Parts: sequence; C-alpha cells; structure tokens
Amino acid sequence: MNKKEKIIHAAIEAFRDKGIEKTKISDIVTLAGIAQGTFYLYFPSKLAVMPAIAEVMVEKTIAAVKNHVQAEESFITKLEQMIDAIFMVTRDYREVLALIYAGLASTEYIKEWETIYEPFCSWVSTFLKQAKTSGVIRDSIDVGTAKLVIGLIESSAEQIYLYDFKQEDKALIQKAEVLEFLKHALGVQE
Amino acid sequence: MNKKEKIIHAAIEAFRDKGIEKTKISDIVTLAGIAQGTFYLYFPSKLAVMPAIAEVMVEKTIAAVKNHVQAEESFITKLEQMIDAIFMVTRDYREVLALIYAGLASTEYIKEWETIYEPFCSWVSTFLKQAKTSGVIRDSIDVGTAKLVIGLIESSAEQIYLYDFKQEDKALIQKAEVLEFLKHALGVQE
Amino acid sequence: MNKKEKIIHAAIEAFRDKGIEKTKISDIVTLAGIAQGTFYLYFPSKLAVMPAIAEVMVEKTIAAVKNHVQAEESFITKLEQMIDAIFMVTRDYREVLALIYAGLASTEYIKEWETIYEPFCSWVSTFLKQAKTSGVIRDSIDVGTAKLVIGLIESSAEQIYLYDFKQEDKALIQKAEVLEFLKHALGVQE
Amino acid sequence: MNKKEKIIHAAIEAFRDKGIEKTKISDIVTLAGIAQGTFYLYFPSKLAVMPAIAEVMVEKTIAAVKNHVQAEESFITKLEQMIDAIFMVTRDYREVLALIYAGLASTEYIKEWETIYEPFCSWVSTFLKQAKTSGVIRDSIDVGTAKLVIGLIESSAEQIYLYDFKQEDKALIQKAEVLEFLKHALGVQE
DNA sequence: AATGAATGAGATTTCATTCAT
DNA sequence: GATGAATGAAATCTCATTCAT
Repeated sequence: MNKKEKIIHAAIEAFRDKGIEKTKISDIVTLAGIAQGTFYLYFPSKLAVMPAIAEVMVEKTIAAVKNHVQAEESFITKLEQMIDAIFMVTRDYREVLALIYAGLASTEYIKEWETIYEPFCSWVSTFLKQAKTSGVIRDSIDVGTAKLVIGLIESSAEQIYLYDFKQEDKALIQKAEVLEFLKHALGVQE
Repeated sequence: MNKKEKIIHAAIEAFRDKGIEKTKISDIVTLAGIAQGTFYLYFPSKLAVMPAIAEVMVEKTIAAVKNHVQAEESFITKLEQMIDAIFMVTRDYREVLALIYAGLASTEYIKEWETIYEPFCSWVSTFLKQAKTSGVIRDSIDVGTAKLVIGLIESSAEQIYLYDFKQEDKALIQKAEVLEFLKHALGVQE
Repeated sequence: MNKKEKIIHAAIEAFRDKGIEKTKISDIVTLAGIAQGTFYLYFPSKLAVMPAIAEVMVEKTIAAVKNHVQAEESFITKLEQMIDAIFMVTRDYREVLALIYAGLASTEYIKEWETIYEPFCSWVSTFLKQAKTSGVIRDSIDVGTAKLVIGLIESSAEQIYLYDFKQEDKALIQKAEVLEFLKHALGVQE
Repeated sequence: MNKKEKIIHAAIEAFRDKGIEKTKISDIVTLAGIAQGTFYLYFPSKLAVMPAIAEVMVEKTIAAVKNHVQAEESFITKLEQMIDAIFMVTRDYREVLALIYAGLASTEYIKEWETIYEPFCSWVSTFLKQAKTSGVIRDSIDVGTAKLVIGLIESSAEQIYLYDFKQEDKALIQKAEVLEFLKHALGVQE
C-alpha cells in the first residue's frame, strides 16, 4: 500500500475513533506509520482527505452490496439482501458516513460527491431496470428512483445506528419496515 | 432577542458560512454582537450549541409544513405540500441540516436528537394515521412509516440541494418522483 | 510601556543579537515578557514589526544628532558633530540598520519608509538652509542635498562598521575624510 | 551554464522576487531546474550563496561602468557616465543589492565583502588618481575618497529606486544633484 | 554526480478559556 | 451579568536536510 492509501485508511480509522474535530494530523500520521511532514506531500489539510475517504466508503458499500446480493435469488430477496448490506455498512461506519456527509458539505469538495457516488447509483439503477424488464416491479419506475431507494434505505439505517449501534433488535424491525415500504413503492409482484 | 438566542442564531449563521470545523467561538460572538467571555455564560463549548440549533431547525421545519399543508385539501395534495415544505427548508438550510446531523453525531448530545425530532415525527404520524383511518392509504401502515417518509423526503431533497441549490428545475422533477414513489409506498387510493 | 512598545523593543534587541533569520517569535515574546499569542494581537508576523522598528531607529538617530550638535558651535563643528552622531548610531545598531534596509526592501512595507525617514531629512534640510542663509555654504545648495549628505555619511559609516565594529581607529580616519569631502561638496567658507 | 551558476542565478531571481527570508531552497532549485539534493553538492546553505551573488553583482556593476564611461570624454562627462551606470544597475537590481548588504551583514560571510568589492573600488580609485594627476580635481583627494564617491552615488540611487523604480523623472534630478555635489566635493576644474 | 521522496525538529499560529475590571 | 485583552497549551505547518536509488 502506498503512502497516500495509508493516509486515507489511517484517517478513516482515526475519524471513526474520535470524530473529525478531535482527530489531529498527528493521530493520522501515527496510525499511518509515516512522518508528520509526509502527510502534507499528499494532502493540504485534514479536510482534504474527505473526498478520498468518501470514495473508499462508496467502494465499501458497493462491495458489501455486491457481496450480499445473490444473483439466483428472487427480486424481493435480493432487495432484502441489499437492505441488509447497506444497514451493515451504516452500522460499521456510521461515524465516518456522517462525517463524510458533513465534511463534504462544509467544504469546496462537495461537487465531487456526485461523481464519487455515481457507481453505486448506477448499480442500483441497473438492478431496478432488470426487475422492470422482467415485469417484477411496476413499469413507471425510472432512472431517478434508484437514488430515492438508496436515500430511503440509508436514511432509515442512519435513524437506527446514529443513536446507538447496539440496537440490533430495532434494526430488524426497521429493515422489515423498509422492505415492506419498498415493496409497495416499487409495486413488487410476488 | 436575548443573548442566548443571539448566540444560537449567530452560530447557525456561522456554521452555514464556514462549517462547524472552521467556525471559531470568536466568529459566533462577533456575529452575535457580544463579548468573547459572554459566550461562556450560556454555553460551555461550540458543540453545546448544537442541540439548541437542532431545536430551532425542527421548529422551522414543523412551522413550514404546518404553514404549507392546507387541511381542506385531499391527502395527495397535502402530501405534495408537505414535500414542498421540506424541500424548501432543506434548500434554505442545507448546510445547517447536514451539520446538525454530523455535529450531533460526533458528540454526546446525540441522545437529545430523538427528543428534539419527536414533535415532527409525531405530526407526520398523526397525518398518516388520519389518512389510514379514512381509508385513503393502505391499512398496513404503522408508526415507523412516518420516519421512513420523513427520511425519504429529506434525503431526496438533500440529494438535490447539497450539490447546487440553484437547481430548481431538477428539484421539480425530484419532487414529482418522490410524490409518485410515496403514492405507491403508501398505497394511496385516488 | 504598553505591550506593542514592548514587542518593538524586544524585537530590536533580538534582531541585534541574532539577526532576523535566526530570531524566533518566541525569542521576541520572551524578551518582551508576554505570552506567545499576545504577539499576534499586535503584529501578524515577524516582518510586520519592521516599519515600527524603522521608526524607532530614525527617532534614535534624530535624538542622537540633536543631542550631539551644539547650537552655539560653528557650522563646521556642527557638521563634525552630526557625523559623529550618525557614526555612533550606526556602530551601535549596525545590524538593525542593515536589517531594516533589507527587511523593508523585501516587503510591502517599503512605501512607509519615506514617511518614516522624513523627520530626519527635514531636520538636516533646515540645518543646511540656515547655513546657506548665513552664507557659510555655497548658494547652490538645495532641498535634495540634505538627502545626499545623509546618504553619504550613513554609507561611509556602514563601510566601517559593517565589517567589524571594533575598528574605531579606521572610523576616525573615515570621519575625517567625510568631513573633508563634505566641506568641499558644500563649499564651506571657513 | 553549469549547475553552480544555475543556482547562483536562480537564487538572485528568487531573492529579488520574494526576499531572502521568504525564499526557500526549493524555490531556488525549482528555478534552477535541478533536484533538491543537488543544491547541497554546491552550497551548504541558502546564505552561503550570498558571496557568489555579491561577486556577480559587483561584476555587473564594473561591467556597466566600464561600458558606459568613454575614455575620450572629459572627466566631468565620465563622472556623469559613471553615475548613470550605477543608477542603472541599482534600478535593475535594487532588491538584490539591498539583500546582499543585509544578507552578508547577518552572516559570517561578511569578511569576504571587502575582497569582493575591491575590484570596483580599485577601478574608481584609479579613475580619480588619473584625474588628480591631470590636475582636473583637487590635490587633497586620497585613496579613501573612492569609497565615499561610490557610497554617495549608490545611496542616492537607492533613495530613488528603493521606493518606486518607475520614477525616472526623479532619477534625472537626483543624478544632476549628485553630479553637482561631486563636482564641488572633488573640486573639479572645468 | 544527480535525484527527490521522506523526514521530523522546530517554527508559526490558533483559539478556547480565563479573569481582572 | 458583561467585557475583551491576555494567555499558553496544543495544534498546524514548514522546510532544510538526508539518503537510498
């Protein structure tokens, strides 16, 4: 792993542990096992690492979803698996996700967000399109729906895990609700 | 306006302008027109202002929704009006909303969030319950659905306004999509 | 003495001791007996103290000259006394003078220099004008001559003291030469 | 041009642009088009380049003077030509000249200055000696006078160009004054 | 001889917090 | 209660210097 990647991963770890505010550059470089000055060869400031972190997080999300969703299953099962995957990532990286969100929002890096998120939207979009073609979901589904579905699942996961990530019982109920909600929203034919 | 309120509103303005991270106590007191030391008579730290800000924002949201949603209209129209109201608040305070989210997330104040948000969830919950009673929406709707609806609308609004708050044309399309999505999700009988 | 003056005098002392390059803000604040942060309440950087130092140095020069030149003496003696005074200040503050010169030259503060130096030029100008009126020096002397005289004396003093400030014997010769040179240049009638 | 010369010229350029204080080794090597480490093969530090720069500047001055002063002209014309030449060099390199002065002054390299400057003093000295022999200037002129003449002309040129190097009109007046001043100082017989 | 990424000591700078007024 | 100059601990950031290639 090169130094830049080391910094990004160390920053993720540090931010998860103590939050952006309390993370010092020195925490990051210590975790990365590099010298203080080396940080500045790759990033001009702590916040400048954010877009790179966001990218990694989206990659993690896509990987989790791809990993969980099994091609041979029914649409409804795959939907459930996707929900599971997103809840899992949200649980494991809730601080980082919240921080990316605010970290990007408060900087000039925000424009990069759409680009970074695109691969995930694209994947979900294709997933829905296939279901539409198969007649499993309503025909009026269109491109923008993918983003709504992602937003819905992520925000519901955040509602659970933001408060206390030990609430797996509540998570189960919430996941069931989201699934039910989505079934209707997408007009799933069982 | 008393000094405490001045501080809260100055903090909102400062956080909107430069983000939590870059806002100094001195920025807040300058905007509030009070002395540096006076801040500490009301709040122990910068982040301690967050719950108060959150409260103000939830109040603003409830006010906007109540103001837009007209009792005499059909459910579908009222849903549309609610979407409009939430999009409007998100557009006007997108940074603050993101910051509350992350600002609370990164502190011990997070537990207060559920309490603060409760009045809004409650309002939407009642709104849905009435529709359910009237048979306008599907019967399987339950308490948790209110939060999903709120999360869906807010996240879709953020998707638009986080990037560029001038995109009113895109916002129109997104609002229509959310409405359509919700119609199905809630099983609206027209 | 207020804090700003303390900083200026501490900076002069520090610059004399170790030169600009090697003087740290911490050296200045230690000498001034104030806190590190207090420095920044008065000056944005080390170099920003320069114009204030220059002002003090010009004041010192004027004071030295006024102090040495005795009204009742002949013009030639007064000229000699002025040369003595300038040589003395140059000897005692050679590093500071050199540093002001370069310090101002390398910054945006240079425009202030003419203003700062004005009082001294003015004094010498009056001194020469009186001599001209009394017919002690040639009639073709004009306003600009004052600056030439100052430049001549200062540069000759610097030639001596810049190299090694222990060379008082060489200084004596140099002073005699300057006086002789000036006698002719000004067309002194003895 | 070999690497050492590249460094010297790059240093001159960098010092002119940003002053000694703010010039980093990295600025110099970038301008010189060489690697960071290469610098240290030729000079142990930033200030160690100073004597070499001084040498180059004195060479430039001598070259300018020799180039301008025409052997066949009268002494007074040659004096005028010398003033012109020195003003020109001062105008073009005012920052560097100031910096050499302070740069050398603040280091152990100062002792080299007299050696470096010697060729120029020597030239002016010879120039005056010839005039003395020809009886064009007063007989009491001696060796030290050369330095006074140089100092006078240089300081008067700096007075003009240090403030604003566009003031060619003021420079004309100043040059005329210096010439007049020197005529008397040297006791020129026309 | 030449390179330039990496270093880390040490500088600058910040800013939450205090406290005498 | 209100003030704001002063503080100084603790952060950020710089950059001369090294050294493996």
